[in-house]
Amino acid sequence: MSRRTTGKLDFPAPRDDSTCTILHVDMDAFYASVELLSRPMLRGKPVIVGGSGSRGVVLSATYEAREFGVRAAMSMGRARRLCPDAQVISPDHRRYSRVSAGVMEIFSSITPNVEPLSLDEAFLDVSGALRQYGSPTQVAETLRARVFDEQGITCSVGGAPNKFVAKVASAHAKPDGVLMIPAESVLAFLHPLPVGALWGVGPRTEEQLHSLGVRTVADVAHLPRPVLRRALGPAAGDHLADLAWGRDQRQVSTTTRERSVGSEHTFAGDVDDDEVIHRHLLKLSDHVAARLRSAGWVARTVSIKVRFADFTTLTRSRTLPEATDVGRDIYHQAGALYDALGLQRARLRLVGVRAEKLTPADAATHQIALDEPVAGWREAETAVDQAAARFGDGVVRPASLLDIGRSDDV
DNA sequence: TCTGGGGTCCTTCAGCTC
DNA sequence: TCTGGAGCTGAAGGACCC
Repeated sequence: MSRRTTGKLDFPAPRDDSTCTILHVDMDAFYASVELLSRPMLRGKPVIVGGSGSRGVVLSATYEAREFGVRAAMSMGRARRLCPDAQVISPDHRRYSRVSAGVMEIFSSITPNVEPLSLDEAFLDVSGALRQYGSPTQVAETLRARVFDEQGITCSVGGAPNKFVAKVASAHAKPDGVLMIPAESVLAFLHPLPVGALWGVGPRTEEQLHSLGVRTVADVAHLPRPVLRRALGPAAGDHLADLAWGRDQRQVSTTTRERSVGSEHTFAGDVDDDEVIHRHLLKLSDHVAARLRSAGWVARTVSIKVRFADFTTLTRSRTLPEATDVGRDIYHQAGALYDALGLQRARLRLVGVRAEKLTPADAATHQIALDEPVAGWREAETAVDQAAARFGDGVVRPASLLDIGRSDDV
């Protein structure tokens, strides 16, 4: 495997990288790379990791598959058409979590200032690690070598004075490379890039900016700020203007707090049966509640999401008088919110349940009702958690969900 | 082209209180 | 007592990210 020590040839390695103390590390084709660890015979071949169902999407693809135009988030049907010879593998999230934990441990051994963004990427503030490891480039090479030696996968590293530029740099270092953008080179690096390179510019905003004649980051930088604020709103306008000048004040944060926990399900075929939908709401509510209990949170707001066959989406939410981590409570609200929609056998492709306004369970107050049983749903569900931890998920479930494994539509 | 599942953040609007 | 405006909060929806 080739190990490049500099970034793209069109942006040469800097002589002085001392200002590049923020690193963004991104695993190369992470899920696919992990799958190849146990399937070495597939190395060098197009491999797609993604859902096998009729409505699945691509989670990750090897660079050989990407040469055919396969991209993450593309529908599996389209990916198969573009690359009919690709090997398709169903995702194994537990395995990815294990490898990810090993990678994050390597990062933490180099600096305590690690901010994981997802399973396969993280920001590192290495300003305190330079004395031991040398320059930021040397830190980057040390961690890349260790990830490869200890986990068997490659990663790319971007280094810069701030998070945004480091992230853009790592994308340009891919695959298996390093790109450092010191402070004096930030504008020369950013300004020729298309507006879509800016954090927060997706397809909609890109279209909006194009309509203003704005195509590159330099165009954004030179657009009067009031124009940008009017077009995109004050928050997004200011945000983009700052990024376009390479300004990003966000620190690498080792403590990120979750704001919501949710679960959703896309049916294999559209569903118009209220009973089936209610059973899914119950299953999703139980799943969300189990995750709340496992993380030690309780939630005050329950929201549901309903997506129709034509892809239009509704959300409804309700705030409870008291926070909960009990599946029955969440389902009670989710079911009521769904019923209140008054859908007359509308065809749905997705339902989801989300718990919001989280607070630590041990800090939550609980008003005991006069008629409250000594041992209620919470105790029953905690017992289910313990059984699941010992014998596996789904070993105990509501009678109404007993046939859940046999059919997608419950 | 035909769109998963997990999230966050922002904007808009309505209702409420002062 | 009525009314308009400011400020706050909750709900809903949209856009975005990985």
